[in-house]
Amino acid sequence: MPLNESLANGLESMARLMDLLGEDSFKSAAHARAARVIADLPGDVAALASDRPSLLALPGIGPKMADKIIEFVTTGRIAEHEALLSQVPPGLLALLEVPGLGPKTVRTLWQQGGVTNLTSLERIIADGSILALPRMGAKAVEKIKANLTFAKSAPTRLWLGRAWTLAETFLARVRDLPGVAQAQAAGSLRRGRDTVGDIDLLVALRPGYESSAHAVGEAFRGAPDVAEVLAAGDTKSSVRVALNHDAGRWKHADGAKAPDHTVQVDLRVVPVAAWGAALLYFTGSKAHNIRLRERALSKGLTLSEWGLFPHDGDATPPHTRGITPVAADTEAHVYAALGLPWIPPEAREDHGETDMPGPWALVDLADIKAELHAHTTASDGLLTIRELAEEAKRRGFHTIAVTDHSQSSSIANGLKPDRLRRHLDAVRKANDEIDGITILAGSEVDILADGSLDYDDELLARLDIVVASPHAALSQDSTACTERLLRAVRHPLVHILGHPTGRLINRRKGLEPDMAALIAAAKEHDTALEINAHWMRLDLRDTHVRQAMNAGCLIAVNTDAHAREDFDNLRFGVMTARRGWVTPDRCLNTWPATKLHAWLKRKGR
DNA sequence: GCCGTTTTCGGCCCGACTGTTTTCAGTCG
Repeated sequence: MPLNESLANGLESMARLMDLLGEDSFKSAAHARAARVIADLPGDVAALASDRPSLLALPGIGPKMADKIIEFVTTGRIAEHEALLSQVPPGLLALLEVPGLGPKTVRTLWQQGGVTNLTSLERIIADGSILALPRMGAKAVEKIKANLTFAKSAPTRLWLGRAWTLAETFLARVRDLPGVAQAQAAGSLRRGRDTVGDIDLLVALRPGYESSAHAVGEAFRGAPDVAEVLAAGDTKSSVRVALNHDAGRWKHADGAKAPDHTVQVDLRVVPVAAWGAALLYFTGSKAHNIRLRERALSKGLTLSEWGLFPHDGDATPPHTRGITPVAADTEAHVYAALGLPWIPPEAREDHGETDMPGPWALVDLADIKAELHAHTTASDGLLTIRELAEEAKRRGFHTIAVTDHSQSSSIANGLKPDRLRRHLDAVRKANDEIDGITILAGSEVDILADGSLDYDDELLARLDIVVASPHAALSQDSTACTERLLRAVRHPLVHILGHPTGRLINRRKGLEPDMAALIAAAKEHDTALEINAHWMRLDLRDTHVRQAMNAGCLIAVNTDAHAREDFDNLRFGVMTARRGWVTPDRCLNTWPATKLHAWLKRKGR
């Protein structure tokens, strides 16, 4: 496990243990916040820990937290963490994963009911002794029982691409109903996180159509594949959906049947006058919302999902007292009233975005005019060269790169040198015959385990574009894979490092190279780093993209298209780019044809 | 435990919902 991750887990565990022990909740929250900061850190915490002031410059990291971080980096442990662990039964933390069980309840179960793990919880439910505990009635116990079984089943988060499709089917059912002014996904789906825990949908009703809320809720709950209705109010509905497992292209890759997904979908219905405040609130992140609310208070205002209101000290919520909001109808108005530019959803993670002056100009889906990584029937794609080019043209691209697999990828029908030579001729011929788009002759060349490339330099030099990617030996240790990828990044004929870690989300971890070293080399050798847009990959991941942007690297957002519909995945790659604050000038795929082609020619020549 | 362009001490986001209670504690997002 990478250092950042294990440290973040440790701090998070400390926070949970403090909750269970009933310690100061603000102290616990401070540890939880520090855990999040470390987990999202673009870069290695070990490098920061060697310089205490840079650690203290991080938000939420003060002198005491800095000492704990330094202790962990230098000794691999935090003494205080171990002291906390010794006071709590080891099985108790698992109880916090059960929906509906929070720290207070678990503490009561432990100290007054003798519960130390999931098994002993089940025992006191079975023998009825749980009912003697405070605030434990029949209904509460039924709820715990139901959630226990749910908590034990698959807790994996859903892929962004699958969540997107599911959200669209729900939105389509309600979008055109009478009175619906807006219908949109919020939450981590809108923020473009690589996986989502649940799906949040938001609908706004026009004035006079308040009674439509009922019909909206019914249409929502009547969607296909709804396995269970959890809540059925007029302003809030909640369902669980059973999804068949579908891993796209990797469907049968490991032969094993992966568990089906159960995902919760929540719908909220709000008046259109509060659309902006509600969308802002339900999009999150929670940390971003807290930041905005603190900012509101400092300006004598108070922010909720109902709007931004004057803060008059009255404990009754302002929207229930007929107070007119300062801003509520659009997100932009709320941000403006807080003295901020509109912040793109993908950047709302409390990673310093509220300190940016704006306006924000991140790369946008509409900016993408070139696809630099695509496969044809020559290797494992489904489209011919001509079909691929026509599809790219139809999507408004000025350039498409044909980059079929190289010889070592035999499972993907990789091309031996002689086949590649003939393929290059075919691509060049198609380029001459088809107007309105440039078809580049390239290859997705395997980076072999030792870092050498799968074709010799003489052949590589004949290509218009070289995307070098790791496909095999993906469980190499960190030192070996860093050397391996560095060799590829430094190679003068490589333009783009394709899906740098080879991870498959929810499926395999992939390589864990020294990202800082890789990024520095990419910058030095003018090699672009790919964000592979397939929702199974999203590789580079968001935090590494941000790190690469900070270092001044070039980014390529590629679909790795094998079929026509794969071009639709571009939005997920772009969202990942935006999460890394990528601007169009640093993204190859947005460049005008002349600039892009000149850059490709310049390399290695 | 962190933090400060009114504060280096005394704060620390907001509201809905649920189930337990007779006025509210706990959880969730």
